[in-house]
Amino acid sequence: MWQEVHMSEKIAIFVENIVIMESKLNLYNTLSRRKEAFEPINEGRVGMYVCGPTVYGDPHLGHARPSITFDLLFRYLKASGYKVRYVRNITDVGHLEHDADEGEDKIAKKARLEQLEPMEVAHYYTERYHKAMEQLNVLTPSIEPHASGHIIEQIDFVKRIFDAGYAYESNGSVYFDVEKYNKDYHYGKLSGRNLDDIVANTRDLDGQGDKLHSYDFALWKKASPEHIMRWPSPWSDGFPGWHMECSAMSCKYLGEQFDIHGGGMDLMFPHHECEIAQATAALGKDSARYWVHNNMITIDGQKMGKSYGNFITMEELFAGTHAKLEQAYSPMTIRFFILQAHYRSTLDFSNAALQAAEKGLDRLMKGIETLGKLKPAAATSEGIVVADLAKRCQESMDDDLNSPMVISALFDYVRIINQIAEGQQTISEADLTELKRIFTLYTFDILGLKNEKQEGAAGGGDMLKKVVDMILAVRQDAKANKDWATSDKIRNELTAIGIRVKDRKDGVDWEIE
RNA sequence: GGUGCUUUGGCCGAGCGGUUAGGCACAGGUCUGCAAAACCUGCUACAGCGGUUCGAUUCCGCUAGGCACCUCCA
Repeated sequence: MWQEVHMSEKIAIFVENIVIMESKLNLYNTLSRRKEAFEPINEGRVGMYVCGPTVYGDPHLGHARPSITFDLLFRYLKASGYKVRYVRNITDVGHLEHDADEGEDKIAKKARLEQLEPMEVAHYYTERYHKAMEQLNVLTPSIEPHASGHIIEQIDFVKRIFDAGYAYESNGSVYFDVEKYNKDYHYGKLSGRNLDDIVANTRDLDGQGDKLHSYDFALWKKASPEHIMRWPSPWSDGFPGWHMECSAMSCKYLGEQFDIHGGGMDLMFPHHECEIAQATAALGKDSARYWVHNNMITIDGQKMGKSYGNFITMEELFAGTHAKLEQAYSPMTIRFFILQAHYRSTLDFSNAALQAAEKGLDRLMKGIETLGKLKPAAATSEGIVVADLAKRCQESMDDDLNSPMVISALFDYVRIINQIAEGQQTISEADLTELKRIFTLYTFDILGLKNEKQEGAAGGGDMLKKVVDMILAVRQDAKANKDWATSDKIRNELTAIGIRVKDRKDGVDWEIE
């Protein structure tokens, strides 16, 4: 019953016991644009900050990529024996519609339209996001701070930048002085830009208003009279600039310097660039050592986005209700689909690709079910090198989280498992135990997959199992009497209600479709 | 226009200076009362043109196509 360990027990197991290896993790660092050996600042501990969602709309397919990518990293670090503090924020304040003064806080705007309190809207969508994450089997971060709960810290952070001389006040708002900063440091080091390029290519927008330069960004914004979400500050009643929360909250919970900062590639500029500038201006040093960015999910080759009108929400995905969807796709199908591609590659959504992922995942889960039923039949294994699987999986994960390669290795061993089940190979007891351990570790603990069908069947209760077994016993009798008509009738009717019957040499097996 | 990425077999999608990714689909076979499942076998690709090299899909250059960011965005 090794597959049926409850999640809480599993976490305890792999945190305490399954320290799988000495990790030789290499991570691609956007700062250096190369893979670097990962070494934490404090031995045995990792601090990781990932930009979370803005909770003004339903979670969509795009949210799945970073949450699963960094869930994979979180899980792998833990499995490697690190104590990880994973901070993922909830942005419930501060993002502007435009970079212009007239920009309206998105959450406030939506609230007005729906006649709700801003916090009511934020809370509603936060719950929706959490539900989607749970369905995708994404672990809860260690801390999930809300921007609205850290206004004091953000004001304090602005003060530090101000005191360091890299900010200026203008008409109640505070802006970051990019030009001054760039004289002492390099604004653009993460995204590979120089200020000259930025100057040459920044359009002057209308309503630039109080800023000295178009490329300066807001640290604190004075609220217009109709603005609902507002807090007092030394400069004005207003709200923090939209890069500020990540700087302030990562600093608060992970310290002035921490190990990993993650997020989507689209946040690289300007968001992460500005974060680096803010932290460096305030603290005089880089905040995060490894900047990790996941690539985008595209639809028909184009990025998903509100402005493109092609985004698919999680709910639509799981229910199959979007016009682009030929069918519903389960959360694990989505997760598997995402893990089958490397996190730094773009991944193009299509029904054909999702359907292939669904079948592939099914094959993997069936293989694991078969593994659970295998019996050791020999003192030695014939040509099965279980250690080779562990090595391949670990080396793949160490190589910048190459989950596709891990899955590929697992599939190779699914074939071997099936061959053993067919009596074409034998496996020793020790190897079988080890094989189960590795499959559990990588499939469930690290890749974070679940056997949805098995869990669904378990939900049906023992009653279902007993009834089906009873009916199939009747069918076995019919078969023994060569009463094929009765036998086929039972099978067909079970198939019609979604139960697939599989005759085997030594009996009968069944599963819920 | 600036910056960066990318182009792999019917489809998705890894990878690498010379040895099989994997999945899906497809074809043939084994097994089976039939079917399903499973297994076996087949399908060998790296946009084009040059260059470096004993040898390039893998490195370099050019050409063509695609994408992302530069504006809220995962």
